Amino acid sequence: MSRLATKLNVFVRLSDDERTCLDGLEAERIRIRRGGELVHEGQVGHKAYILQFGWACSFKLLPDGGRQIIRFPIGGDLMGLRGLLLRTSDHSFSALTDIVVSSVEATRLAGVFDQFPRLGAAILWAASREEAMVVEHLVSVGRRSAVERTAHFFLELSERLRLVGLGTQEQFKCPLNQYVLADALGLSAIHVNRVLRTLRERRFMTLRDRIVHIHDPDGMKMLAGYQEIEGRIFDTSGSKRIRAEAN
Amino acid sequence: MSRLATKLNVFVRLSDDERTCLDGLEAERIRIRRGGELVHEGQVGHKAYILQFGWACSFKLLPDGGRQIIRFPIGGDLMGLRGLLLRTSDHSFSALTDIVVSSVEATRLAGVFDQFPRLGAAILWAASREEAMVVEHLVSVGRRSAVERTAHFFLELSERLRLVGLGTQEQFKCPLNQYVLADALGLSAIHVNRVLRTLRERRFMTLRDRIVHIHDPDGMKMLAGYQEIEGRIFDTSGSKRIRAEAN
DNA sequence: CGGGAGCTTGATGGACCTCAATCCCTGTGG
DNA sequence: CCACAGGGATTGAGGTCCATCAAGCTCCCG
Repeated sequence: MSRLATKLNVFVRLSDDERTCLDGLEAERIRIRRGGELVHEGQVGHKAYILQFGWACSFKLLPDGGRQIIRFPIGGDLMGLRGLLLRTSDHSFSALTDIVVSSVEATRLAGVFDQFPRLGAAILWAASREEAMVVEHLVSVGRRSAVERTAHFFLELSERLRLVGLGTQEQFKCPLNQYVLADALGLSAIHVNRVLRTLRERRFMTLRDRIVHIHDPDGMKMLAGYQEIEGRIFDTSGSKRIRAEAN
Repeated sequence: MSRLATKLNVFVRLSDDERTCLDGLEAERIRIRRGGELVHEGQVGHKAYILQFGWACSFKLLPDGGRQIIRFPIGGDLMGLRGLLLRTSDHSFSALTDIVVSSVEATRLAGVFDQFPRLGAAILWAASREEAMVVEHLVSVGRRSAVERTAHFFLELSERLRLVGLGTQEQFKCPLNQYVLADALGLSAIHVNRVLRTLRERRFMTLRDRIVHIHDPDGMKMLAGYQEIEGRIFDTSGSKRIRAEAN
């Protein structure tokens, strides 16, 4: 089963037809070298991509040369769905390692929607999940301190990687350097360095030689106010109200 | 034609059947008082809402009592689509003014997807548009200074309101107080005050008595690095590369 | 051996936060 | 009519978090 099918299968049990349809989408494979760009802002390519192997990032550039990284797609993630629907991509994609992607053309995707409506819903679901992560990212950058934010980031990353079998909660490969992290976390690279140091000194986690070790997951979750992705998605245990003050 | 239909009609020319189907979705109307909550985080209601009149906000609360506002839905906007797909809502909705909403149940929406696949695509499109705004919001909070960020926020707001006929580029009603703005912009309310003062002193814009006057739209766009929504959505004029340095 | 990418540390300054106080306006109750 | 309270805006003083500048380090690779 293709990567995307595996992912969507969690949402709706796919029929054989639906599955082959998805497999067809991922047939063509392209290799891109580390540092290469798939899409850049403003490009009018009617294509989306499914990341098969490697790490990428999506980001926006600012007039002053600054950059904000939005997301780090990993295996099985969709890239550039929005660029497809909105005619013109509103952000760029770049390969952080050598990667393999399959490209999906707009027309074909539209065909899928017509033929298999349920796949449309499933893709919407996947997109929603990814939007939820962007929202969490926004919360981090807006309201968490640098240390909390960084801790939160690595916890989420660890869980995402674990879910696709690329690591455990305690340890995983992570090819992100401090400059890339800085652009993701809304910090300077220098401050990322200091933050990583305090996380190390406080025995929460270590990032060394492209490998993350999380020594104290529970402590870090406490520190970061982290809520599991699975909990965010499937929890039906009811509401734990905190307090909501409406102005 | 219903508000949602009007909105989606921009994306695909809707058939009469599709239109009546959408109108049906919006039949039931509920009034909610200023300060009321529609959904709160963790709630398991299988409902989404379409905002008909008034202002709302979606936000997430943090353990320390902080709050990050994600978005300010206005007339015609969908609210809580994600909560519907993901079983449990990952953020809260609250009414900033008295509002009128129509509620949409999960089952009915699923029915729409089956019956009118193209509507599924259209709703996906609308959701994408809104995600693009969240992304822009993330960029603001991560990489723009307080003044740029605030300017950007009001420019985007002005354009959104103009597109649904609730104001002009130069002037519009805006019931957001400085505390609410602070939680949206990731600043303290006090600093929002100072930022508004400098925007006033530099003759860019004024917020007084719930009314925003933008005195110098072009200057403000320059300041904020603002790119039009319509440009973000429909521009097919080609790419204006800036420069992309991949790490 | 030189160069480059990436990591590390120190010093300094600025952007923004926090605390505290004052003021204005509006609504409410006497 | 006034007194009062409460939401909101405004301003000042002081401190903190993080950015910026500058330098040196390690490692890898040519």
